Parts: sequence; C-alpha cells; structure tokens
Amino acid sequence: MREDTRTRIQEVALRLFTEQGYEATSLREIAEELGVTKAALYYHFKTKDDIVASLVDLRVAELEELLQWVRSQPKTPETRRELVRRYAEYLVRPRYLEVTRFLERNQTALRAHPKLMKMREAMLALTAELSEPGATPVQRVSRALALFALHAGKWMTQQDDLTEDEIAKASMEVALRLLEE
Amino acid sequence: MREDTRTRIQEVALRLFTEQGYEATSLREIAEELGVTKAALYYHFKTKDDIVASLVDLRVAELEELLQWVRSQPKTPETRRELVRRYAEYLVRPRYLEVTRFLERNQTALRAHPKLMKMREAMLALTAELSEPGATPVQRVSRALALFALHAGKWMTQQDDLTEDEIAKASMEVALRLLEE
DNA sequence: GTCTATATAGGGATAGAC
DNA sequence: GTCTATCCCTATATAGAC
Repeated sequence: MREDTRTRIQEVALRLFTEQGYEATSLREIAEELGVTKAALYYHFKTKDDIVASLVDLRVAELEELLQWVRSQPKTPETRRELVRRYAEYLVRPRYLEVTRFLERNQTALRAHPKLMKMREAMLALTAELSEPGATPVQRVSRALALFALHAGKWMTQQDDLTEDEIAKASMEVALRLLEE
Repeated sequence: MREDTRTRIQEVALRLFTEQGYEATSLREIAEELGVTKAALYYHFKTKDDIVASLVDLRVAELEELLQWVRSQPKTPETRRELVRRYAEYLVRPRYLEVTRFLERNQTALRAHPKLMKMREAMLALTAELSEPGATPVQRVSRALALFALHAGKWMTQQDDLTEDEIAKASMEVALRLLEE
C-alpha cells in the first residue's frame, strides 16, 4: 500500500527543512527528490509556507490534547509528574520529534509564521501547568527546565557513549527531580 | 570617536541575522541600514559567510579561553562550580549573548559552516569538563544540562513576571544544583 | 573606500496542455 | 495529478569608474 503524494511531500520537506534549513531548501530540491516537478507540489500545497503549516498542525494538535488533559486534572504533584511522563511519550513518536527538531532549528526563519505562535503558546501553557502560584523563582526556573530536560537527551546522543535508552531513562529521572524543587 | 565601518557592519548584520534569520537577511538590507551600498560591504568582507565567520570567531575565542582555564585547574567540585559561574559571566557580555542567540536560532542555516563545528566542539568539551569518569547516566545528563540552565533564563524572560535579575540568580542556583547530582 | 551598473543564478509562483 | 514553459523578483557577487 503506497502513501499518497501529499504525505510523501511532507516527509521529504520535513527532512530537508531539518537538515538544511527552511530557507535553504528550495521547492525544486523537494520535487527532484520525489521525482516530480515544482508545479506538482503546487497542486498539493498552495505555498511553501503551507507545507510548514501542515507539519506544525500535527504537532499543535498533540500539544493541545496534552494541555486539555492536564487542565482536566487536579493540580497535584502526581498530575505534574504524569504530565512530564506523557510529554516524554509524545516526544518519541517519530513524526513529533522530527517536527520538534525542525522547529527548534529554524526559529528565526519561521518567526513570522502564525502557526508557530500557537505552538509557542501551547508550550508555555504546558510549562505554566508545572508551576504553582506561590512558587519561588528557583522553583519556576527549575520546573520550566523540566520539559526541556527531556529534549536534552536528543542532542546528547551524538557525543556520549550512553545508549539511547540510558539517556531516555536518565533524562526522565532528571526531569522528575527538577519538579521536586 | 566613531567606530569603523567594519565593526558597524558586524553589528547591523548580527542584529538582522538574529531578528530575521540568516538567509532571510540580504546584504542589500544591511547596506541600506548603514547608508551604504552592497558593493561597499564587499570591500570589507569577501562573502556573506565571511561576516558570519567574523562573528563566530569572537565567540569561539572566548569559549576556548574558558576551556583552557578549566583544563589548567584541578578537577574538583569547586572548579566545576567556578566554571559554571564563569560561563554565566561570559553569557552576559553583550556581544557574546547576541552571537549565541544568533547561532541558536540559525542552526540549520549555518550547519555547513566550518567555524560552527569548532564552536560546537568547544561547547561539548566544556560540558565534558563538568562530568567525571565514573558518573552515572543521571549525573551525566544532569550536568550536561547545567550550562544550558543558564541559557534557559533568556527565553523565560518573555513570559514571566520575574525580573531579569531574579531569573539570572535563580538560573545560577538551578545550574549549581544540577552539578550536585 | 564607496559608488553605479551589471552578470549570473536561483528563488517562488502561475498558466495552460495533457 | 503531473507536466512544460515562463513570469517576475531578488539574491550574491563582480567590474570598473571616481
């Protein structure tokens, strides 16, 4: 069973945008890799920006799902721990991680993109759910760092002699400890 | 006493690259803001890439200075704490922080840049100095996160009601605690 | 050291045939 | 749904005058 062209465009675009950067990747390159012409892309997506939008949509939907869940829960330490655990689960979904990396690496190029603001808002909202009203600055910073700790494992992989699994476990442990502050 | 044109080019380029992204910023824009023409830029820098190289050079030199220092010290907990403190000092030097932000936001656009590899190596080397041979995975991840914790304050500034100073102090506290693992 | 003018290339996007 | 052909624009970079 073959994927449809639209999905294949998304996949190739995501990979090239991540590897080379958004601006540095031309529609010609994407088309060539797929063995079609630029014009064919325009049948599936109205603009280059539209391709990005379709990618971000996938991720925003997941973040908002998570946000909705956490807001339906009592604001307890266990809820916060569970939020970190669930976030880690999202993070290993293949598509999600790649989109995240793409967005991290192309912040300025996409700065004006309206979809990005929605995503940033969602991330800040998630982070906010980890904090409490009367928290000290140290607690605030510490907990804001918790979700990021889970990302950290990803760029460590390249340098270290640890296995991916060891890093994942350790990152989770560090993230949960950051919540304890 | 007026700055020379070369320095002014660096300043404007750095600001625009950071705000708009490297690829999205044309030499024409830089030239217009300075009130000169594109061709004038080419007198001072051989290529657009050369401007970036000149900016990164500033930062690599500082990182390597720091690396040289830490390697001349005994490998004690106090040395590691002092490394974190010194890194934080570098981070608030105006030029350094702006270059850092520029590099963070334009990772992929600059991915092929040879200067960047030198910088990445220097950062990993610094991080490595925070770890010890027999460290557990949790310690490794935790300490690798320490230097990053200092950066974290920067993107928190936008959202939070904390003052810049409170965030700086809290980030330092969090970084030092991450070393304790 | 800065200018004007231009070479050369590549980008995103569209029209219209098949 | 994909093609060819093309429009229009902007980019980096250079040549040569001042």
